[in-house]
Amino acid sequence: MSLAVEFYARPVLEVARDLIGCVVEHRGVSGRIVETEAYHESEPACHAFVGITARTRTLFGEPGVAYVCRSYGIHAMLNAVCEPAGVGAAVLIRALEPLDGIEEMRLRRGRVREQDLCSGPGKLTQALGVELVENGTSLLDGPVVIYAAEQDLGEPQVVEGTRIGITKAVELRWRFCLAGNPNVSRPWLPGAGLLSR
DNA sequence: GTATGGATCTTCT
DNA sequence: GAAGATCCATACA
Repeated sequence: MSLAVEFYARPVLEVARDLIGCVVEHRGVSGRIVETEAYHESEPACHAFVGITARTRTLFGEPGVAYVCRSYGIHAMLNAVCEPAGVGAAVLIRALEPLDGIEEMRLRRGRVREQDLCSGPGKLTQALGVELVENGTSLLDGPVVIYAAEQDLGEPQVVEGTRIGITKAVELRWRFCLAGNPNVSRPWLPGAGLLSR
């Protein structure tokens, strides 16, 4: 079952936390989400902070839509648009644990350890084959789909920490990852607290 | 194992 | 014209 619109039309921090353990799939290649970050128009690290532009239009649109943007000229990054339409907010998918299509991921990513196939926002889009053309497509029935966690993991331990690779609002602890999972882009920072959901 | 710089492109000023 | 939510190869210790 793909996640419903109502799942995304909630406060972005809740969605970011609840997406941990869910599954992203693109053309038969899939992985379990083990790391996310929340972005909201109210803080300057978010692209939506500047308001609605040609680039950020997707962020202010319907929830449950993919926002794909390019970073440092090379890498694509996959976000899930959240909160009701008109609010600029999204969850950045930062890392996956490979599930299906691992051979295809290897072809795209080259010779790396399995746990490094999707251990970063640019890496996972490359492994899944997600590109800028997927920007604005639905995560419910589009080329990129997010499914609810197949099994109830029984309150997986989610670790909270500060976001990575940004220069503004660095103090916000809006990053979430699965405790102890080797596929995360980086282990959580010292002082990060544990969350239970 | 850690540190550094280059690649490369969309968007906004 | 510059900045940016990154990754990787290469150079050292």
